[in-house]
Amino acid sequence: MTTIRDVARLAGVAPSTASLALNSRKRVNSNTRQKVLQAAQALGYIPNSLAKNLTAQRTGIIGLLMAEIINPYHASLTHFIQKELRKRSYRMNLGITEGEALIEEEVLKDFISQKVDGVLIHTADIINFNLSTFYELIKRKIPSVLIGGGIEGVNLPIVDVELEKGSYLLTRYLIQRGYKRFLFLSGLKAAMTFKRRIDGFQKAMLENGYPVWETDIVETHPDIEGGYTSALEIFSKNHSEYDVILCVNDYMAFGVLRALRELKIKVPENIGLAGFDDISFASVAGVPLTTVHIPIEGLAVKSVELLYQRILHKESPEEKSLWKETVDTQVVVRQSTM
Amino acid sequence: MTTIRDVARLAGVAPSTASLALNSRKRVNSNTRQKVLQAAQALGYIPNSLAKNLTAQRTGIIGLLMAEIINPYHASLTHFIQKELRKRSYRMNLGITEGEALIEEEVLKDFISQKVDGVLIHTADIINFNLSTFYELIKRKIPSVLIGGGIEGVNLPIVDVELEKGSYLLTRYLIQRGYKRFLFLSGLKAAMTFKRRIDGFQKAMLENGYPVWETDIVETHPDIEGGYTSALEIFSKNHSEYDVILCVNDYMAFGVLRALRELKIKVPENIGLAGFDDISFASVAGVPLTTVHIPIEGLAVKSVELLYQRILHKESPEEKSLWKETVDTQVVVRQSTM
DNA sequence: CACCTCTGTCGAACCGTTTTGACATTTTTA
DNA sequence: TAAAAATGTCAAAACGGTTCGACAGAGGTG
Repeated sequence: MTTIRDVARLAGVAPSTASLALNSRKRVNSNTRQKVLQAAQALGYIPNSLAKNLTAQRTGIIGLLMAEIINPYHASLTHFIQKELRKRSYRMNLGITEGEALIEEEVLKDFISQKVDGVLIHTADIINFNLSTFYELIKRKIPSVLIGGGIEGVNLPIVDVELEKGSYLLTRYLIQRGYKRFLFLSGLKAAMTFKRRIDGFQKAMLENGYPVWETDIVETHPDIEGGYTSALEIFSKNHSEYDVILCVNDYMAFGVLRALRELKIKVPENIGLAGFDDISFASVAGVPLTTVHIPIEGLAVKSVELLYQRILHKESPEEKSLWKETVDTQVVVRQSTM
Repeated sequence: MTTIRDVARLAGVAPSTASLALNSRKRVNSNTRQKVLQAAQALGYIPNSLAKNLTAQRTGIIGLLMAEIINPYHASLTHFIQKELRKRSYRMNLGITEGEALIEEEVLKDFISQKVDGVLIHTADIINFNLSTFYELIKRKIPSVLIGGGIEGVNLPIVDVELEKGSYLLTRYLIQRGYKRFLFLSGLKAAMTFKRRIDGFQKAMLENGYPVWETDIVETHPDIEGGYTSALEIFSKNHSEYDVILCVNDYMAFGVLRALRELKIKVPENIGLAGFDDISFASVAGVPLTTVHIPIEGLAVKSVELLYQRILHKESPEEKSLWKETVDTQVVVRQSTM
């Protein structure tokens, strides 16, 4: 539409001068600057970022790769990341991958092709994932940070969440609390984020001499629907002997809660229930949910900060010791296991 | 990094030929094409979208302006919109505005500057909003669609949600149900989306000879925290006489639910509670929530479809009758008002 | 007054792609 | 076999900005 040449023409100067006047405080007569600004105003000039970024070799955009967005944990994380990015005047380009490897690759390629200044990755991280696109990020020295979990074989800065530990501590608490028969409702076991939770769970169980049967760890969709249908199936049929359920995330726990209510199984009287993430709904649930708290805002802040540092020192690879941060998880005991 | 010139050089052809080989099925010797593709593969060539889009005059990106993302209603809507866009091979650029007018303007300007192919707007729409940026969209003929509510004075295609009607029907039901003293917990009254809910509420009240006092419509933050603190304040102090609470959205209702539980006020025995939106948590709440269902996926589908049509017929302004779609709301009665 | 140094402006080149029209070569047609 | 048509390749221009070096004129210095 209206380009900087139009502005220049109206102001009676050369395009290069107009550019100077609009962008830099460099030597340009204040009179001239006024004319240019007025012309720009009059024409409603909005510069073309594509052209601008093409020459500038920087876009001011950060790509955020999120496995999903419906789960409030992810929504919340996205929210805080956006907030932090805004503070540093970065814009966000969000790619939601639905945990699908193909989309994931596509999104990353897209980030590269769009010349984002940095990438934040909160992936579903299926094991045996095709890693080539990640290598592409490294090869091109695009500042990138993994959030909430590393990826085997990918050497990128990371802000990790202590998932195993959280799961371990939660399980230990539940054991101490006196529960005997555990059901662990998981998402895809091949997804690292769930596997780590399982690991913590198993470690605590074994340490305390509890058996872990293969059938006690059930794989289903890690959402309300998945929790609901699985719980319904398990607890209507076998008149199950479980006395506590661990859900791999809170979101799913809500579905379980519903199923149990429909089956007239009372929480916590008849059965205990615990989740993971401590989403905002956990504390306001009908039966407030025992869960593992993840400091989401802190995670967002650290991730953006780390990415920012990587962008600043793009060329000078600082010591790797600065490449890993960890945020702590914490068991929050509420009514659902009391 | 590696440009199409590098690819061309390696393949032993001109850049223009390389471009042809990579993008078009036009007349180019299959031998040559092979060479080019191999060269591209070998170099790990990823084209620069900035340059590409600059010449193509199209980006394949849709800007989505969302008032917020934490509320599951918004997260869910974002999810489905993303899904629909992907079907049509569009990418999404998400701007979250926190309901702040300044950010809203900034985000829209950014969309324009980045040359998005279209814009979807789910704004907070504060009354007396600065509309100039919206006019900018219209002036530049950027295909745009408003979602979930119009903006006074802005003439853009819209997929509307029948908020008044939903609120009206819900209120009528509650009146029939026998409730007498209504408390309406609202977000910012100046926000159109809430005002319309209030309107429906008041209409039903007046029609049935119920009084509506100014003090019965309380303005607070439309989130869990807001619902919690407001309810706590209102119901601990005055030993209130309200026998039903309407919340302007479900998200907030969860906070109210918590406050009531802490105050040992039982739902629905001592007081009724209703929300709006029918977020996925509503049906699985401790006390399943009576609410007004919004068909989110349908809303997303229609919005993207409408936008798509606008993009296709960018130049031929079809009859305005096609410019407005409406999705219906529906009262869902659950335990919280039984 | 001759010289130097700023100051302010401009034209040209560049960023990495696509597109267009010209051109050389090969194939088809009459 | 000459003319026409089709095929394949390329150089150059364009997209809309920014940056760089050149340069003219003003002001300052010895």
